[in-house]
Amino acid sequence: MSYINCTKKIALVDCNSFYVSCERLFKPKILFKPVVVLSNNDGCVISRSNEAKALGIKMGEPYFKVKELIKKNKVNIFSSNYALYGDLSRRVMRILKTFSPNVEIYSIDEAFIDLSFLKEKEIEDYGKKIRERVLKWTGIPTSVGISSTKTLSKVANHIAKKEKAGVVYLNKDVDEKLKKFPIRDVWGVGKQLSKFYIKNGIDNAHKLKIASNTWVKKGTNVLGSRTAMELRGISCINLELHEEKRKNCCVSRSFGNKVADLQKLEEAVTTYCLNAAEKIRGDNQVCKRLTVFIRTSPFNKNKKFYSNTITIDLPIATSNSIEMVKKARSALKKIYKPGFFYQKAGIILSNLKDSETSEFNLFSPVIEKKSKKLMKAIDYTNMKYGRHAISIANAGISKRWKMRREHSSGIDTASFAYLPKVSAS
DNA sequence: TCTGGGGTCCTAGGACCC
DNA sequence: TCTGGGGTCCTAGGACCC
Repeated sequence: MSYINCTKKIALVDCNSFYVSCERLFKPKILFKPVVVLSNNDGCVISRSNEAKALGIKMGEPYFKVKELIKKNKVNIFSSNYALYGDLSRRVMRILKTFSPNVEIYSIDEAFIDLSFLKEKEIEDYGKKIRERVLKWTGIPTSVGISSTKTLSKVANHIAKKEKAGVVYLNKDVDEKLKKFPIRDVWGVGKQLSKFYIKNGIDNAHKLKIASNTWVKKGTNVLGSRTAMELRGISCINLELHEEKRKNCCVSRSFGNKVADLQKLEEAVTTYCLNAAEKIRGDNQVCKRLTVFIRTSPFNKNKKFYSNTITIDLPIATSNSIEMVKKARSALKKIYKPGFFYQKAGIILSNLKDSETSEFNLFSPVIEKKSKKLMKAIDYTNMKYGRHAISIANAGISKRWKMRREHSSGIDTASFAYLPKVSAS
């Protein structure tokens, strides 16, 4: 088989410091200032502007550890606002789809685009056009990496970001570039794999490229060898062009303050369960299995750690909030232990199926029909009048356990007043 | 005092079957 | 005393991603 005549061209478009860029849209004053966005509960730093990176603030670092540094350097802080980021993400993706019929939305801030239809000499300019259009129409800056496989386009994108080059087309001097590319930064090589590779003398991407395939496969797994193949320019990871429905649905949160009593945990688990049920109904799915988990903080060495999880198989696949909440609460009671200060709880719905194809409820078809109507009404009302306009009493009213968000910009792109102005010229 | 959340895939090992 | 062998399916846990 020849790979020469069917060389693919794949672009990876990645938004620069995406969450920070989203917040900046509404506060142009902070455009060249250091900015960070914090995770839920204002726990960790999850997005940094270049200026913040230059200060030495690391990705994923706990906020309290860099609080002083942030204060001293007047870094702008935001609590994360996923409604806003999701909305802007959809706008960016819509624009990317104007450049190729084959786009894989890989995450909230990046997409792979098949550009194989382009001629060699057109590629760099096309990449530039993509950046320009996204920036002009949304205000979000991006980096574009282009190469013959997904893994190589990831490398190209990485280089584009690092060199602030905008667009990098990786098609020549590939080996030289790979020699300078740390193994840890290769897509698919995480903490454990890079440890293993470095132990065996493979500390950059090029060394993995020239390693024996049987050795790689033996020492890792099929994914490891796929990565090595892709570095050689042999495409093994296809673009996923059709959005698959999710197979699991998890809703979990850390608490703003530690929670000790069962009732508050019940409120939290009920709320998460309602959210999760709404999510799968939105995808026309039902679940057959439900997992509840609770845990204390793994970081507090002075207090005893407790973590437990319980999984329940439902007799009939369902998306009925009320049924699910009942199960979740009785499950929680089985794993709850008094005397601990819980830091996090969550719910996982699994064995998800399309509601149409799922088995018919033989025992109570009438009730099932009725409950579907009820759920629809609830979802509609909540959509129209705001989340949890209708809830159930068990979810609690005061919600003192809920998370901290002290630095929220409060921007909601669903409200018209906040829409960014863009020039159409 | 304070450490995110939501996914996917792979593998080893157990249960079960003939 | 000697205690098969091969297959499938499922699950928990680990590794990875953003």
